[in-house]
Amino acid sequence: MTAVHEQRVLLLSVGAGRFAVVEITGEGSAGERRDLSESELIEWVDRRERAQSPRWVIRAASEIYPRLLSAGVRLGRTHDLVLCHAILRDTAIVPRPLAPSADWARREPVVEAPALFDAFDESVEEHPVDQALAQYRAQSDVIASSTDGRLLLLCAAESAGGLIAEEMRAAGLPWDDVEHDRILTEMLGTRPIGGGLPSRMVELGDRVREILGDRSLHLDSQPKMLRALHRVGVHVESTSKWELAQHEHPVVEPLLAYKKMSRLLSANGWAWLAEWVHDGRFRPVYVPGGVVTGRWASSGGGALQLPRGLRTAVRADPGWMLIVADVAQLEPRMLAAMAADQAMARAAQGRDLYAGVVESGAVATREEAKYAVLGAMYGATTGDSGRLVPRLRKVYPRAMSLVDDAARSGEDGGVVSTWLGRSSPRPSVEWSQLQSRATDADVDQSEVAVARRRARDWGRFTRNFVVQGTAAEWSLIWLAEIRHRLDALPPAPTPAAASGPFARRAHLAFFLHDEVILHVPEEQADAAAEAVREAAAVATRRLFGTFPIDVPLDLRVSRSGEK
DNA sequence: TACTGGTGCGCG
DNA sequence: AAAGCGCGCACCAGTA
Repeated sequence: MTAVHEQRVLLLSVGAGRFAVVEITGEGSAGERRDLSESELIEWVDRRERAQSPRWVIRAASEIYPRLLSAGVRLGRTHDLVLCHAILRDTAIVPRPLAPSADWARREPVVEAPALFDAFDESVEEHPVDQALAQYRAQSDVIASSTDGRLLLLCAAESAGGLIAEEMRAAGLPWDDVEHDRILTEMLGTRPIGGGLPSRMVELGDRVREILGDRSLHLDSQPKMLRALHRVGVHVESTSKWELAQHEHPVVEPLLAYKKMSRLLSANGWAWLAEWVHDGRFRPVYVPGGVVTGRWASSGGGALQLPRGLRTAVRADPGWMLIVADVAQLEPRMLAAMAADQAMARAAQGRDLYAGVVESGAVATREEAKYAVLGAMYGATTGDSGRLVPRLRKVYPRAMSLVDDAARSGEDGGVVSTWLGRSSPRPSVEWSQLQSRATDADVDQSEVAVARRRARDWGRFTRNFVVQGTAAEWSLIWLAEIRHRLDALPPAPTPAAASGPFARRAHLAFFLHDEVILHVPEEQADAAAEAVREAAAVATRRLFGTFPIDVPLDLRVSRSGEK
């Protein structure tokens, strides 16, 4: 699997606007080295990328790639030392994982950059190159020690994700701010001129205050709202919509409507639009590997929480189209394949896994199937969901054993791993102490109960970790394969308005766990859609070989981003 | 005034 | 008031 002939080049910022590019020899030591200014670097990297497409060994895509992209230069393949450090340090699938190093841990975004450090740049100039090569060698050794190639695939996919995150930010998600404004006005009423709430919210708020008999009630204060509700006989323990909806009282409907509006205004209102959408593009900050399971996180812009109702504001540029694709029930499909559970894989054939579960006779309705499957993966023990899980244990014993074993490992303080070898964090010292105290002879029964509860909490986490993490791996490979295929398409006849380095290229524009949005020239819509389908098939094959698991896509080609 | 924890809700 | 995982963000209230 290892491409021994693959050319590798270290690309490193060495401070003070200087960069080093160093050929990496077969043994992983330094070959020829060039020291370049930023403009020289951009030209050199571009030429080398086009000529040989080496694997670039970089510290972190987030640190170096944005400036290359803004100059129109792309990197094909990388080994991202920071992203891979996290994987290889924590992996439990090899006997000797990577030694942890603070130098290669993810840097917290520095709010204020201390000017102090610039002064040291010159004196340490030689060290970054040597240290980076040493770190790369150490990582390569760990990767090679996973003889089935899992860590090689995982690190390649993770590194590709690092590139894609920056590329999607550079390209942005095409966003129609006029349509967004229209939706806001329709839902919330007229936008206030000099601050304050939009008209419909003012009206609704007044109605709520009137019904509650408190003209000065502050609706955003949970304690005050709770007291006001109690005064009129609505005896809720919280102000959550779920609980409020249980009550029949004239205040419920306008209050729930107000809360919904309030949420839209504060999360994705006009302020959000002004801050996050520029030149017709929404550019969120993606954080690849930001979740322990390997899922991406985001920071700023709430990229992973875009309400469905706002999707109509996603709009392709003239002459371009959007491809919106997602996987239905990715996680249980991953579970069936990981466990090689033929019965569950049969249920997963076709578009609707839950319908397949009903057909298997495990449960009676699709709704029950959904609750049962989610409960199995999340560790439900009570309620409707918990009641249904044992039925799945009968019909899909292999799949259920996999998640049950993962839960037991976690409860015992152990570590679990995804299909490709990303491992769960060790429980905290406090957790371990709590567990060991619970076995003492003279321990208080309440303390035992707390320890048991915390053990089960951690078990639910490790239970879900293997499934959520493997799904994240599938998605990562899917993304990387989509990118690879889109790069083979010819330049666009009509440029996209504000997509920067991607103005003439079909590109990924959005990613959300198991969903992608592509922005593509309309002439290439069919080819791009096919690329998305092929990439999904390849991702499934890469992970599970010939095991017959369906991973069907819901895919539509349109001008807007609705599903 | 700046922080932290709690609440609530959007997404998968 | 969700049950049952993983997130980010806004807002409030209490505290330093």
